[in-house]
Amino acid sequence: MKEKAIQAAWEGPSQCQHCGIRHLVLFADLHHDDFRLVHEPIDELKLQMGDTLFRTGETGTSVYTVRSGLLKLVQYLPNGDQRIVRLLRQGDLAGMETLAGEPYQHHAIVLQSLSVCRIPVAVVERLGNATPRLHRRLMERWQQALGRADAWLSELSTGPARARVARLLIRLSHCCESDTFYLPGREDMGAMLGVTTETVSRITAELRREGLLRVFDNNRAAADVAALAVLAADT
Amino acid sequence: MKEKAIQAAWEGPSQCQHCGIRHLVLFADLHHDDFRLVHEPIDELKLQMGDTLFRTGETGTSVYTVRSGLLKLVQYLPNGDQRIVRLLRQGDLAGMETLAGEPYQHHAIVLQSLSVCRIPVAVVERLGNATPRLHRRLMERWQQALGRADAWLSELSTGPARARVARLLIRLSHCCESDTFYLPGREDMGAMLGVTTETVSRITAELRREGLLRVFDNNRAAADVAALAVLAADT
DNA sequence: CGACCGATTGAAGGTCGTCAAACTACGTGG
DNA sequence: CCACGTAGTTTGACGACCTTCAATCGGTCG
Repeated sequence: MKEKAIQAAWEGPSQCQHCGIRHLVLFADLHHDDFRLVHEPIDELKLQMGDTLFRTGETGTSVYTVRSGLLKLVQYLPNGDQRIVRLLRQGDLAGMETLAGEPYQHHAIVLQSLSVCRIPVAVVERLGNATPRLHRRLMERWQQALGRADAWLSELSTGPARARVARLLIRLSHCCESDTFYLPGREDMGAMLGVTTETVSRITAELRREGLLRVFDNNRAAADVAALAVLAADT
Repeated sequence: MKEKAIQAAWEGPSQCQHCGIRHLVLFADLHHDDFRLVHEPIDELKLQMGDTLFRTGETGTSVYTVRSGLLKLVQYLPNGDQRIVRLLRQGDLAGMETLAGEPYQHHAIVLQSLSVCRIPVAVVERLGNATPRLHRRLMERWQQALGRADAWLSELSTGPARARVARLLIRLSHCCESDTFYLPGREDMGAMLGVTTETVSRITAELRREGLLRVFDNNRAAADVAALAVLAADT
């Protein structure tokens, strides 16, 4: 359980069958027999804030299921600065592009200490050949990612900065079952919204003064979602 | 061959086997035997500018392969105005979400007179069960769509308006093999870039005066791509 | 304690959105 | 054939918003 440790799923297939979040993940509806086809080890990795899971252009052989924590997918522009195109949390799949035979299309960087299962592409392919159920799950995942990408564009990259920040905060607050949620650094928020750090800082500070947002020490915050929804509706 | 006519693929499977653009489409590497599994008719539809292929929220039973023409995928925001999240052209697949069992997530509206093949979901599923090759193609399609969505975000929704317009024009000019390319209406360009019609109009007019863009009558234009690339690099 | 990193705030200037008007192209009807 | 209405584009003026550059503040870590 130490930080940074890489722990193999020693018990092989059984590990996945008894996974605590299996209902959320790719293998949700596989049968007992299916797991016999998992020959390669499925390792569990733990990474901490700032670590990189994979980089743009790397050719991987694995896809990753997020067990806990938060991951940002970053794309770099020709001019050098970056844009965060998606956030991945529990149950999400990172690095799906390897399943399509492509190199990773983003940098995947840890925002909150992360626990992932590394699933070799070979396992997915073997299971996929055996059961159509996995393909169905995969399509759902892909569609989900696509839907989120589109929503990210239309919600977080459209309209005045205040509305964007409001929409981001609402989104973040819904991510977590707790009454507080993870509040990214201003620079990351800027990279998500397509605005500068200063603008984000000004707006969050403003919201705080207006009582719509309360910020705590460990990067966590609470928000008045109802009031933010009004701002979010602005153009 | 009349406009608006809906033509069935009377010859069934053979139609697809001898498709002129088969190397581009979903069925690219199916074998002769595979086509015996296509029981439902695959119709060819022709729509003209402004027509709607499907609408947000409709539950479809088909996916569409674009044979020719241009299609925009539009998402509406709570406040009412719209954002174009993708353009589909020859070889692209529209309405993939139905394969994942979801209703359509966008309005699909014709920009240039369109010819599509309507493929029932049942056909894809039956073929998919029979051959893993189709699943591979499908994953590639999905990944392609996802990659484009991300690029759309980071290229067309980031930086000053001049740079966005420049990037859009470069993109459009690469779409077509001809020396001229399709230039959308200013409102559509605005919806792609997340800026107002007026801003787009000002910038295109400006580029025209600077000689970087020449506009012809039938919504077509030619551009100085090299010069635009300089502008595109701006933040 | 001092260095450093991130957040915050200020001032100035540029970009872009808004409102409004003029212009063009096109199709309709007189 | 021309007048006219409509829809889309262009242009202008003005103001709000956002970026840029710079300084300050607060906290952490060496």
